[in-house]
Amino acid sequence: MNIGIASEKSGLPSNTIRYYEDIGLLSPARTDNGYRDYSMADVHRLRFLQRSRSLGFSVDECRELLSLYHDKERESADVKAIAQARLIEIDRKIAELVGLRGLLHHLVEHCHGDERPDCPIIDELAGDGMVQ
Amino acid sequence: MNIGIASEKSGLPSNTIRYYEDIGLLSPARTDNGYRDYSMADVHRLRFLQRSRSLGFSVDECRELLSLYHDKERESADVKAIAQARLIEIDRKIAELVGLRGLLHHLVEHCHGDERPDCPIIDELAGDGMVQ
DNA sequence: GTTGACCTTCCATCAACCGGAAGCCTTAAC
DNA sequence: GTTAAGGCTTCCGGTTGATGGAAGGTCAAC
Repeated sequence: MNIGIASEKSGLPSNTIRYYEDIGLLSPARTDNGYRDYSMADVHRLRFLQRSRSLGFSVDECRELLSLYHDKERESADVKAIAQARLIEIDRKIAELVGLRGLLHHLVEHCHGDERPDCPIIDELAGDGMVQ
Repeated sequence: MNIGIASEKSGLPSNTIRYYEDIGLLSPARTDNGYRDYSMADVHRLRFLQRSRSLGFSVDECRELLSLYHDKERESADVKAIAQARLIEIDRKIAELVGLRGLLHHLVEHCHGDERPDCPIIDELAGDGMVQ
């Protein structure tokens, strides 16, 4: 099938699919006219990629997960390790954002937000604020 | 003062300071030998940028905040609007990550993580998992 | 005079694509 | 028969916010 159909079936834009081929994540057949020709296995692979990416795995992690997926000798511990690393990363990011949110919320709360120039947010950014 | 000192005083790497100049966020004087020559006002500006960036404002938002900072006629409402937009964005991002975390945590919990190939994480990515 | 630290500009690279240009292929309508 | 539309191809530049390196100029110390 052509790339447009593979795009529909996988939920990935054509450009992204070509990009994934570029970086070696799949290599579909070609028809006589030079068009990429996707099999159901290719589409399955693309959906695997789409799901992995949407869970926030990096492209390199996806590459690794794909190879584990096709490795019948794999140990589930290897897969779990990748997922756990991702989980730790997510927790770190959440903690960072929650901290930021606290600071910013505090500033926003204390800014009257009217036509006067006086503003604690700007004061904070300028270094003579109340936070710390 | 030279860029190295400005870097120390602002907490920004020299390369980043040059980059900020490139994109028009500041324009320090030059000495006869062509070296950048930073005033205390420049350093203040750099610290403003460092603080804004560390609160997660984009470079363009920083540009806007800087111009509001120097605008004595500014309305605090304008500053507040930028900060609130950033806050909404942070909340959106946190919600997204918390959702992801839930999914991933669920999968990790159900993976025994030993030497056997059987793995619900891979099953999920392959499309025959338990989530949904 | 030479070593070493610092400075300059310019360029390449990173992630993970996105969008556009120029051109070929196929099909259907007129 | 041709022409228009839509889909496909490759290639290239842009995005964000820097970061690191090469090649070379400057300056102070020894």
